[in-house]
Amino acid sequence: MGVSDQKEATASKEKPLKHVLLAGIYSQPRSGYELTKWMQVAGQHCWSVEHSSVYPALRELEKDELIKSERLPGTRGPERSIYSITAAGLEKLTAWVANGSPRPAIKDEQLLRVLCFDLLPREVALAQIRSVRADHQAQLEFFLERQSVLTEHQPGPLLVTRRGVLAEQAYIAWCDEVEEMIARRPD
Amino acid sequence: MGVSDQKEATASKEKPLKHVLLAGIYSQPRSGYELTKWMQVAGQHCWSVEHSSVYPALRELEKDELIKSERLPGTRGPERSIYSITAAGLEKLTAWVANGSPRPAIKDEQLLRVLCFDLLPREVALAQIRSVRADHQAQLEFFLERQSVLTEHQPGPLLVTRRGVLAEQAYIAWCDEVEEMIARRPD
DNA sequence: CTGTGCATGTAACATGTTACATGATTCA
DNA sequence: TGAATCATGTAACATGTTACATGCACAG
Repeated sequence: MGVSDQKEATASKEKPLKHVLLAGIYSQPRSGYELTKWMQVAGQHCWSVEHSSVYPALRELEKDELIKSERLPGTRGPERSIYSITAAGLEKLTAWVANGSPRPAIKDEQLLRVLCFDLLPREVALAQIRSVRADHQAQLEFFLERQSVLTEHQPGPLLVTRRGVLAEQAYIAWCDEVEEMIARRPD
Repeated sequence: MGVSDQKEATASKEKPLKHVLLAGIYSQPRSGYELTKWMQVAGQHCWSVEHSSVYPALRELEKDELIKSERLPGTRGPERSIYSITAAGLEKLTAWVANGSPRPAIKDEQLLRVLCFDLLPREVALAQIRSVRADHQAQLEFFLERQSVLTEHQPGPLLVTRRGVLAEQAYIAWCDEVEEMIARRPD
């Protein structure tokens, strides 16, 4: 009993990245390269790391037999390892999914800049917030395009995309409020 | 030429935390303890670190003469150092505020869980998303309360709080979409 | 007189980035 | 033939967390 108990006790505090990778592999077998792209594009608003963190994590997951790999020649490019989830991995992923998450961590420097906007001439502040707005507008359009090709048959990807849409719309609405308030302020 | 050029070249890539602290001190002179609280409460959706990162950063800022400290007896509690921003610090902060920010980094495990919700029995998934919604509802109420005591005379804090309100409302709206879609799905 | 909040600090550890390194394939 | 993309990997570094450590002051 002792051994397996210990394993289950430590299971919950495992690195989030490993679970993210498990989720990515579960949703579709992928290579390390593809997983990196997936995180940076589709999962942009979920979790994203550089490839240098991905490959070691994959090797650990494989060592623990939560995933298995298959060498395949690249369609265009060199050979790569395609990972797929094992029964043990699926079990672990399910247990993780069943747990609640802490509130998402946010690191948004732009908010701090807005907090200090009275340091800037009005025109500079206005230009900045408009540029930020444009950036989020572009991101919104990306999510809207993804949304349009998804159906309720893929509820997971659809809901993740919906989150992107709603989040970007909220950010844009906030930018508009910021712009309005700056415009009203005496210079 | 060489020396000051180098200093200005490296200036832009300084640690974000230092700028966050400068912003916090600029908005109001504070102690390390108060800055930590400020980040975790008011700045919850901006930038937040533990106190163990704050004190060393403050000492570096003081060493660079961007802030200065004053020892004061605590109103109730031990003596503390109250930091205020210097002219050099204000200059640096202004330069930072004038720059644009990269898009905010988000680490939201919950999205990945929803991506894999088909692994869970419907009731478990429903319970989870409702609990997440309640958490964000509570956070929304916190921001709404802050908003109600702020006026346009403090545009900075007001806009930061507005961001909190809009962000939480968007998250709650998303939770509702998730709940709806799960409820519709065959079990 | 004990717990809670105020207040500061250090050290070991975890996690992730940047930069360095390599090499294949495809397209212009 | 040179740039772009695919594909994987390592090592040094940056940043932040957890845990450990200390001590005052006030309330119950």
